[in-house]
Amino acid sequence: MKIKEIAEKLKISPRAIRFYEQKGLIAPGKQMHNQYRTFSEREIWRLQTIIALREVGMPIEEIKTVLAQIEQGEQDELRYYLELQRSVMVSQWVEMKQIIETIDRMIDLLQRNRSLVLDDLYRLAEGSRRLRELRKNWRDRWNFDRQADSYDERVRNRPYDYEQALDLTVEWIAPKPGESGLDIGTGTGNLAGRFLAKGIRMAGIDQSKEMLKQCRRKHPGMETRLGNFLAIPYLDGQFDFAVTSFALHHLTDEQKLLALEEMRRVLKPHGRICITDLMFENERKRAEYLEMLRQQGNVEAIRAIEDEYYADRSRLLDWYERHGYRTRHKQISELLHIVCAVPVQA
Amino acid sequence: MKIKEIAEKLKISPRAIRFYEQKGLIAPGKQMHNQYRTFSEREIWRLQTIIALREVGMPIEEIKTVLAQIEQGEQDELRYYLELQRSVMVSQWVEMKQIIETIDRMIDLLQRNRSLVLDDLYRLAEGSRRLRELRKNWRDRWNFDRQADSYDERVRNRPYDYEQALDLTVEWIAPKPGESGLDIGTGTGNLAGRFLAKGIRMAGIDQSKEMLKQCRRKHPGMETRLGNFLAIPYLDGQFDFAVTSFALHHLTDEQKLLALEEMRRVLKPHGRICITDLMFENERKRAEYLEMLRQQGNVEAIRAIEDEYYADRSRLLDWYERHGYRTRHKQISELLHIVCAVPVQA
DNA sequence: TTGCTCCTCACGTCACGTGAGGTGGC
DNA sequence: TTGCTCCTCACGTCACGTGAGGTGGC
Repeated sequence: MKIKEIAEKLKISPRAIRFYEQKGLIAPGKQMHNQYRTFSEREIWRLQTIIALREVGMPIEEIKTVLAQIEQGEQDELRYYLELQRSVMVSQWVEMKQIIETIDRMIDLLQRNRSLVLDDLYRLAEGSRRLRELRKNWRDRWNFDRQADSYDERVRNRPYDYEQALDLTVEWIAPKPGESGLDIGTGTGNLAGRFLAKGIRMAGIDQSKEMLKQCRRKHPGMETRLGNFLAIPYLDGQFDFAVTSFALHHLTDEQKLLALEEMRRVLKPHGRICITDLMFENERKRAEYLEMLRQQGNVEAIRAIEDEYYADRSRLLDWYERHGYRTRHKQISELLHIVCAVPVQA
Repeated sequence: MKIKEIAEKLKISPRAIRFYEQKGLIAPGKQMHNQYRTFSEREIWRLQTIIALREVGMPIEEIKTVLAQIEQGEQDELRYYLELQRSVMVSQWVEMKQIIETIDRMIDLLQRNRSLVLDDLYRLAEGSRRLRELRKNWRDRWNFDRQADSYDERVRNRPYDYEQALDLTVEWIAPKPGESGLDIGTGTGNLAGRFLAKGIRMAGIDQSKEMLKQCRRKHPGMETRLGNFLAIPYLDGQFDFAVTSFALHHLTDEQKLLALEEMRRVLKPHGRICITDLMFENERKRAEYLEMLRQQGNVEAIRAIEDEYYADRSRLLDWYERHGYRTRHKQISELLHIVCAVPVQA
C-alpha cells in the first residue's frame, strides 16, 4: 500500500504519516529506485494504534514508548499510560472549568457596573491564576512509588490508633447496601478494604502506580485509578460517599480546600465526606504543641510536622459550614482526628 | 518603572512584556541613550488588562482589538469578546470531557479482555473523532446576524401556526413558580418572552450577537449568552427545563442528538425538554411529502426542505426512550411538531 | 574591575499544515 | 507531452522560554 491509500483509509494526512516516521514511530519500507514508501500489515496496525492514542491526546514520545512495550509483550503498560493520560486530561478539564467560571464572573462584573472596572477584572484573573498554581504545585514530593513495599508496615508502627480510626470512619459513614464509595489516596487499600468487606462497591485513587498494584492484589474486586487529589479522575456525581485517610496532610491547607471541592464534584447531590487524618484543632493548638515539643527538645517530631501539612481542623469545619454541610468530629489521639460531613438537605 | 519591577509586580516574565510590545499591544517609552523601557500608568493598566484576558485564554490578536476598542470608548465590545471566549472555552471543555470518556472506555476494554484489542481501541478512537467533527462542522451557515432585523417579520409570515405552537410549548412545559428555564436558539426571545410573562426566570442562548442585542432590548429581564447549541455556555445542572423553537432544524439529525445531550447536561436531574420545530414523523413521511411536492412541481419548497435538516421525529423519540424519558408529542400543522419529554423518576 | 540590569537577536517548543521545487511511471 | 503520485527540504503556527553576546550605570 502506498501512502495516499492508507492516508485516505485512516483519514489522516500523508504529512502526518511522514512525521510519525521521522519521529521513529513507524519504519515503512522504501522502493529502491523512487523512494516511495510501502506499508505492510504491521505498519498499518502501528498507525492505527498511533491514531487511537493521538485521538486521546497522548504525546508522540509516549506513544513511541508504548509501541515498543507492546512489541515486547508488556501489554499492561498500555493501560498504565492510558491512566496517566486520563489524569492529565482530567487536570486540564478541571482547569478549563475554572477558567470558564472566571469568565462568567468577569462578564457578570461588566454587566453590573456601568463604568469600566478593569482593575476588578485583573483581580479576578489573579485569583484564577493563584488557583492554577495551587493545582500545579501539587507534586509527588514524597515518592510514593518507592514507599509502596513497606507502606503497611510503616503505618502500623505509627504511634496513633490506625486501626481504630479506620473502623470508626466506616462506622460514621454507615454505608448502605447498593451504595458506592471513593477512597482518595487509597494507598494499599486499607480503608477501602473495610468497606469492601461489608459488600460495598469501592473505587480508590492514588498517585502511585505501585501502591495501586499492591492494592489490586489485596483487593481484586476494587476499582482503582491513577489520579490526582486535585483533579480526581472521575466525571461528576458518581459516588454516594468519599473517604480519605492519612493522605490530605500531603496537601497545603489551601490545596485541601480544593481537594474538598473536587470530592464534592464527584459525589452525588447528597454525598457525604469523611476525613481521617493528622490535624490540629486550630492554629493555637498547633503552636502550643510545637512549643511543647521544643521544650522537650524533640527535634525529630518537630521536623516531621513541619515537613508536611497537618490540617487546621477549624478551617475544614469552616469550609463545610459555608458549603451547607452538617459536621461531626472526634479526636482519636493526640494528632489524629476524624471529620465527617453530610450535606444539609435542601 | 523599569521592566523588571513591573514584571515582578504583575508576576509575568520580562520576555512576555517584550513580546506584547513586539505584537503591538503596548508601546512603552524608551530611554534615549540605553534603550531601557519605561512604563507609565497607562502602560501598566494595559498590561493588567492583557494579563486578565490572557488568563482566560484570549489570543493576543483579539486582546489587541479589545484594547483599541476600550480606548475608543466602545467598552461594550469587551463583554462581547469575553462571551466569545467563553463559548470557545466551553467547546473545548465539552470536547475534553468526551475525550476523557473515550479513555475510560479504552481502559475498560483493556481490563475486560485478556488479549490485546488494538483494533477495538482504534474503533473507539474513530467514534470519538466522528463526534469531534460533528461538533466542528456546525457553523453559522445562515448568517443570523444579518437576519436579525427582519427575523420577527419573516417568521410571522410563515405558513405554520407560529403563535399557537409557542403557546402550546409553554402549556406543556407548565413552569412552576421559582423554576428557571433555558431557551436554546432564542433568537429575539419570542418563546422565552412567554415564560417571562408568567414570572419565570429565563436564560437564552443564541449564536448571533445581533439577535441577542434585539432580544435584550425586548426582554431586559432575561439573561442572554452567546453560544453554541453543541456546547451550551453553562455549567452542568442549572435549569429546570429547556425549550427550543425553530432552531434545531439547522442541525443535522446526528448533531441534534448531540444537542439533546448538551441540554440534558445543563438541566437539573429531573429537568424536562420541549422541542418545537419543523419535522417529519419519520423517513417515510418525509419521502412522501417530497414526492408530493415534486408532483406539484413546487421546486421552491423542495429546495427549502433540502437546504435544512427537518427532524425525523421517530429518531428524537427513540433517543428519549433510550435515555429514560417519557414523551408526549403533537403535530401542529403539516410540518410543525411539538415533542415534550420528562425523565421517568428513578 | 565586578555585579547588576537591561538590550537585541535567534533558536526551540509541539504536531503537524502548507507550499516550493523536483522525480518516476503511465 | 501531460497529469498524477510521490519525494525532500523548509518555513509557519502560538505564546512565549531560554540562552548567547553585548552595553550602560554604580
